[in-house]
Amino acid sequence: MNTPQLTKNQALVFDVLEKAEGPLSAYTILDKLRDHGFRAPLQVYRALEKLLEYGVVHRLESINSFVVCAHPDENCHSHGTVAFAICESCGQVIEFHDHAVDHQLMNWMRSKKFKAEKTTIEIRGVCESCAA
Amino acid sequence: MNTPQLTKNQALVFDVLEKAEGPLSAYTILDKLRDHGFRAPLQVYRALEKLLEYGVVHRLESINSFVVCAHPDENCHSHGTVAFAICESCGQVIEFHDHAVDHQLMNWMRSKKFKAEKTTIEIRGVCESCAA
DNA sequence: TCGCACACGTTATAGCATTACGCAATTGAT
DNA sequence: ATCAATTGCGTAATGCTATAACGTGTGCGA
Repeated sequence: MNTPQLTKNQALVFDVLEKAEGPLSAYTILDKLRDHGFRAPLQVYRALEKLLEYGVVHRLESINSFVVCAHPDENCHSHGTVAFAICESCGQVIEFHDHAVDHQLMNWMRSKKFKAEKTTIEIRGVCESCAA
Repeated sequence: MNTPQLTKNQALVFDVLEKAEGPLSAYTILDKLRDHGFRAPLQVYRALEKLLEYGVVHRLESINSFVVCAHPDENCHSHGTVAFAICESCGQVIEFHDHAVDHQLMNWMRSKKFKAEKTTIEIRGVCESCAA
């Protein structure tokens, strides 16, 4: 999926996420954009929907939040499954791709004839600097 | 974690989940238990909290639902990470444990010195019978 | 210029989860 | 036996997350 020119709202939402230290909820994004004329959740959700589609933003299912893709240039959709380590202390997210994990899950799916649409891998815990 | 005797509410919630074909949301459980005197979401959430703690129920983060553990007898907490394949067509959930995936994720965490508290692996897609 | 696709704005509503308060039952140490 | 601590329970209120349903404006190809 190529990333087309972002619309005004999409760009605003993307900017907020990009400048954030960590993942943000849709409503947090909304609050940060009130000064820019945002008034309703749907404005955020619609932008997020597209940004997710373009692969420039990821959704963290386990914390109902959104984060920019860690790969500014390339297309994340072509990297296989994305995995996240989420620090419950500082909120930082580490995005990573593990081909071996992908491969293993693929094997399982092949053996069960299960067709994956979307795979979620999220590790919640404590990052190195917070553990110290 | 040993599973102590369930309280009345815990047993009711567990029974509902056990008899269900697939995962249920907390509010669906609530509706199914109104005849048994349940009136408020908290009654369900409190029971679920304990059932999750005992490891006899799992939470599916990506669909905000709950499902009984596929291993009636043994303690699921000792199997390493639990993974789920969720069919978006029929709603059925396949629970599985893949040691190689676990191992691989463990390696990643060791390399990053990340301490995991809870790991979520959920594959949403279409199961074999629904794909036919 | 008509029709279509798309982004946008607004209101309302649906769905998921927790906070706060108080009471009752249980346990367990003294 | 008694008191204190813990745990479960009931209720009301609230907050957070997400979508439905409506209408408007704009750009663009047939």
